Parts: sequence; structure tokens; C-alpha cells
Amino acid sequence: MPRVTSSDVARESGVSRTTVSYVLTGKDGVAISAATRQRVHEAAVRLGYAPSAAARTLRSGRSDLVLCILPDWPIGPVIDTLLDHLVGELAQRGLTVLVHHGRAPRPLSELWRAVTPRAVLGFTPFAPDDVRAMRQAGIQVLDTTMAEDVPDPGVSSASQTRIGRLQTQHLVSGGHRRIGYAVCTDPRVAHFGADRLAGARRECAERGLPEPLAQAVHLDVGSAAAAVRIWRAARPAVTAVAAYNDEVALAVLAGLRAEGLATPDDVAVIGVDDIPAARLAAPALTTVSQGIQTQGRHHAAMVLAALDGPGELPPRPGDLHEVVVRDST
Amino acid sequence: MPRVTSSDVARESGVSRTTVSYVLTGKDGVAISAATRQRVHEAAVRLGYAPSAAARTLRSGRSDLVLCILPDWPIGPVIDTLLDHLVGELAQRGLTVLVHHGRAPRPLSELWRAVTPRAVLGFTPFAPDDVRAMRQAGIQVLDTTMAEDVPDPGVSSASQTRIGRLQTQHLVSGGHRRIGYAVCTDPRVAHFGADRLAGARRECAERGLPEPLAQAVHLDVGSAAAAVRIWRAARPAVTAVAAYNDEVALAVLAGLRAEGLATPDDVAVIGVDDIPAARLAAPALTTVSQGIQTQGRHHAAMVLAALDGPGELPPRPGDLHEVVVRDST
DNA sequence: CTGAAAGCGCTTACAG
DNA sequence: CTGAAAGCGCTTACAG
Repeated sequence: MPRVTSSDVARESGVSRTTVSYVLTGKDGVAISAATRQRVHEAAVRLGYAPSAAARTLRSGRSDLVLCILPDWPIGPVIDTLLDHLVGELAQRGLTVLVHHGRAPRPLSELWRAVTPRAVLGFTPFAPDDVRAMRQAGIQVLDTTMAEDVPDPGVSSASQTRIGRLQTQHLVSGGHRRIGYAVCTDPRVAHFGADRLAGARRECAERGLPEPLAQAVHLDVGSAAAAVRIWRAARPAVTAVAAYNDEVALAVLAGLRAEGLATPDDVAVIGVDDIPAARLAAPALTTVSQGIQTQGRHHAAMVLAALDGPGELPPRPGDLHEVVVRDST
Repeated sequence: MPRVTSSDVARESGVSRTTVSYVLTGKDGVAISAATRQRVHEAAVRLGYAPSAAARTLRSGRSDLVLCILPDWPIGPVIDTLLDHLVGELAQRGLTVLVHHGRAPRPLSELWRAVTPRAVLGFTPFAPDDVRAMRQAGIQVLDTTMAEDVPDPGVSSASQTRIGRLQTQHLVSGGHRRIGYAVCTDPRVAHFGADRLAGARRECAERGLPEPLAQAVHLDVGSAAAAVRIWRAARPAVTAVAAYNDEVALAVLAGLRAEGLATPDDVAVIGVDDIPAARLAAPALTTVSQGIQTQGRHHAAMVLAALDGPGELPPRPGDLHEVVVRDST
């Protein structure tokens, strides 16, 4: 069953390939009789004609694909939602978003070489060599951390830091003075985790409070209970814990429960992400929501700006993060 | 900055494009002097040459892409993990997996036309017209429900049914005789939900138990509490609830808590998926795990079998689903 | 061992 | 209003 080409459509409708192309790509510049248009369209449908993307890309030198490289770490509902918004926004401009789950062992170059995307959007910064190679190939390269307005590009993590600050501010405003930080043990998010913890540290320092007591917490009760014992044994004892994210916070809640402590009376807990399970926890989990919709729109705007060539960049969105107060604090 | 082509590499290394192609695609059939090979490779690196995927695909008539169409519904950690395994398995065969988040408003045809994949793998069955069009274009079409060995292809939902049965079996083996079913209210998963509920129904019927009492449960405490009241007011009263998935189950746990009922003493609860939050819940949630790794491997095998042409299909994996017993039952 | 040539399917100046 | 022709970058028989 050979491929149906524009030649087939041309033959079937009794016109040249040129005319087929003009009709099907909807060029208004060239006037073609309504009757001819009709015949071409009908023939195309009858034959089930689908233009070859490869040929089109080769000819025009550009595809309509935007490649999203997901990070190495487990993506949760947050990134998921973000992608949805991104897909929707870019679809309005005729761009198709394709996502690559980054945990494959193959080098990045094979990936973009295999698709010839118009733009590549990463969720973590790319290696300089990769950036060079992609730019060389005419691909726009972006990463989500570029949105950060930080002076030092090596530490483009302003919003992560801000998350840690927000968590701490909320806990401190509740009267807590000795904060614990529940660090995620997944090495793939160490970078993010460090930034959030750093934010908490700075906030405490600026307020003259003792440094937050960081403890690694696995996603199981035993690990969390062990951390809880250390926090409670500290002097002054920890009375509030900020967690790397909601899942870690759920583990902390479970650990507190296992140790017979009450939340928030003995120890308050705050997470990050506002996953569905957060508001269903016992007690309902206070957390920091990430303004996903706004972020998705902003990333889409960045991609479009890059594609439209040099010009002004879209303005950074304002406050993305927000404390969602529930019963755990 | 024009694109670097194989002609550039040829010129730079003083050979023909033919030789460049032979060297770079690693054809062993054609013997080329080591010195020439070396020169070509060096020139390619020096110029930052990346072969055009579009040209290659056009020429060879096939790409190395496998397109995964995600369902319309919120994908959780389960599908996420599944994709990881799939990506890994197919990468070993030189195939690149690209994922499309299906919630875009554009028609499916634009999608596969934009990428010319070798194969398309859907998580829900495709419309017959779409299947025809893709096959016409030489694309292998698969969907994950094809793995089901059901007589009626219109109801390829055997494993969903089985999940409902497993949940029910577990509850009944715990001595419960009146089961409640917590149905997800997201219309996008209505199909799955109906199958799981049907499984529970059949299991009850075969055991001569009263029909399970289905109640819609949103992901919030109020909705779950309302369902709990109805379950408890029934005669005979419901003493165990199977939920559509873990998140719904977490809502049910919260609803029971809100109504002052004890789990599992007053009402037992079982979910599906074994998400991270399940074992951190209060009490730790009994659930049905989905054998994700096995499923991922099987889907990869299906794709490879389809690509290798007509022949025997990979055997269906055995028992994928397993009850993970924790404290909520 | 290496090169000239054809052709994958498309779009678009250009010439009628 | 419509067609013949060129060319995007690649691979691969084929001829040296």
C-alpha cells in the first residue's frame, strides 16, 4: 500500500501538483476557480491524502514542532498541568508540542536531530555544548529557569528560593521560631531542594531566628518518624516543619502521627504544590501553590517571542506562588 | 547562520557526499580507509554537523519516532512510570518516544501528519477513521487496550473489570458483605470507572451478595462525607468501600474522618494505583497496584512486534494487578 | 576504495 | 487561471 502523494491527487483531479499544493495549503494569493478547488479537495479526501511532514519540513526548512524536554525527576500533577496550558496556548499559533520524558539514556542530540523542532523548551538548563549545537541547527533553545530575573545566571533559582521563604514566613507568622526543613531524598531534585532550603535559611537569618533544622525524609513513615524524633529532641525543639513538597509533607504528617504528636498543635506542617491529596490529608495540608496556569502561559509566550525573532521578551509574571492555608498550620 | 549540510562536511574533508554518508551512517558494507573515516568524523565535529531528520525521513520513508498519545484525563504517577519504561525499552531499539498530551483542541490528524511517526500508541482506542488514515500513511497503529484478550472488541476493558473484582474480593474476604463503590466524577474517566464498577458488581453477584452501592465522590471532604452518610444509612449498611482510585479513596478516608467513623473498624477502604500518598495516608491505604513495569515492557513489545511486520504477537503478561494490603482494610 | 546521479514529496518563484 | 522546473538534504544503487 504505497503512500498517497500530491501527484496522485493531481492525477485524480486532473490538475498539476502545483495547483494541488496551492489549493491544499490555502494560498489566497493565487486565484483558483472554485470548481477546481472543489475537485482537488474531493480527490484529496477520496484518496485519504496526507502531505508528508518530512517533505514539507525539508522544503520549508522549518517544522511546526516544539519539543519539551521533561526533567529527570518524577513529574507530578504540577508539571502535568503546566504542559496542558502550554499545549493549548501554542496550538493556537499552529504549533504542536511534543514531550520527551527525559529519563532515557540516549544523548540529547539524538532527540532533537530526530525531530527537527522549531524550538526546544527544557525544564532544567541545557549544557552549553547542547545549546550551541541546537542553535547551530537553527533551533530556538529555551529553558524555564530563564524566566528568573536573577543577576547570577549560574543560580537561576529565584523562585525556588522564594518558595522556601514563603513557607518560612507563613510558619513564623504563626508564632513558630524553630523551623524544621524536610528535605527530599531523591537526588534528581537535589538542586531544587537546595534552593528551597536556602530560601528558608535566609528568611530565618533575616529575622534573627535559629537556622532551620534540615532532615532528609523518604516517602515512608519510618523515615519521617526518625526525622520527627530529631526535630523534637533539638533545643529549642522544632514546632513547625516546611517540607520540600506535598508528598514529603504527607510523610511528615504520617511520621508525627506515628510518634503520637498532634498537628498543628505540637508541630505545624507546610508543603509545596497543592496536589489533590493535600486537601484530603489528616489534617488538611497547608501548602504553597505554584500558579501553574500563569507559568504555562508565560512559557508559551517565551517560546512565541523566541520564534518571532529578536524583540522584547514577555514580561515576567508577578507573584506566582501563594500560601494555601488549611488545617496543618 | 545557514545550516551545515553533508556537502559542507564533504568539502571540508575533501571527499564526496557519498563517502560522508557512508562514514556517518556507519555502513560496514562499504570499505573506507581509516584515514578517510577519521577526516570525515573530524570535519563533522568541527562544523557541528547534524544530519537533517526531515531529509533522512523523506529519503528512507520512515522515521525513528514512536508517538504516544496520552488520554484526555489527568495522568498520574502511574502512566508517568509506564512511559518511562516504554521510553527505555524502545530506546534500546533506536526508537525515540515522543508524547503528546491529548488535551489539545486540534484534531489527531494534524498531530501525526506533523511528525510522520513509525508507530502511534494510544492509551484509549482511536476512532476507526483515524486508524484508517494513519494506516494509509504507513503508520503502525496500536492502543494499550488491544492487549486485552476479550472476545468482544467493543468492550476491551477486561483488566479494568478485573481491578473492580480484585478490590471486591479483598473486601469480601475480610468478612464484608455490603460494599460501597466510590465513583470518580471526572467525566473523562467515566469509561474506566464504569468497567471497574462493573467488575465489583459481577463479583458481588457471583457471591450472592447485595449489589454494591455506588456513590459519586469529588476530591473534597464534603462530597465524600455526603457519600459516607448515604452508605451508612443503607440497610444493610455499607462496611467497606472500594474507590475508583487512590485519590478518591483518600477523599473517602477524609469523609469517614469528618463523619467521626473509624477506618477500618467502622468502614474499610481500598483504592487503586498505589500512588506515593497511599502509604502515607491515615490509616495507610490498602490498594491495587497495577504492575506498571510489566505493562510498560509489554507495550514496548507490542510496538516492536508491529514494526517487525506481521508475525506472532508478544504473549499477554500474566497477573498485572495485585492487592497491596495496608491498614485501611 | 570513491564519485556522479537519481529520487524521496513537497512548495514556490517563474513562465505561460 | 495553471503547469514545468528547481531544489530542500539525504541515501544508495550503480559505475568507475
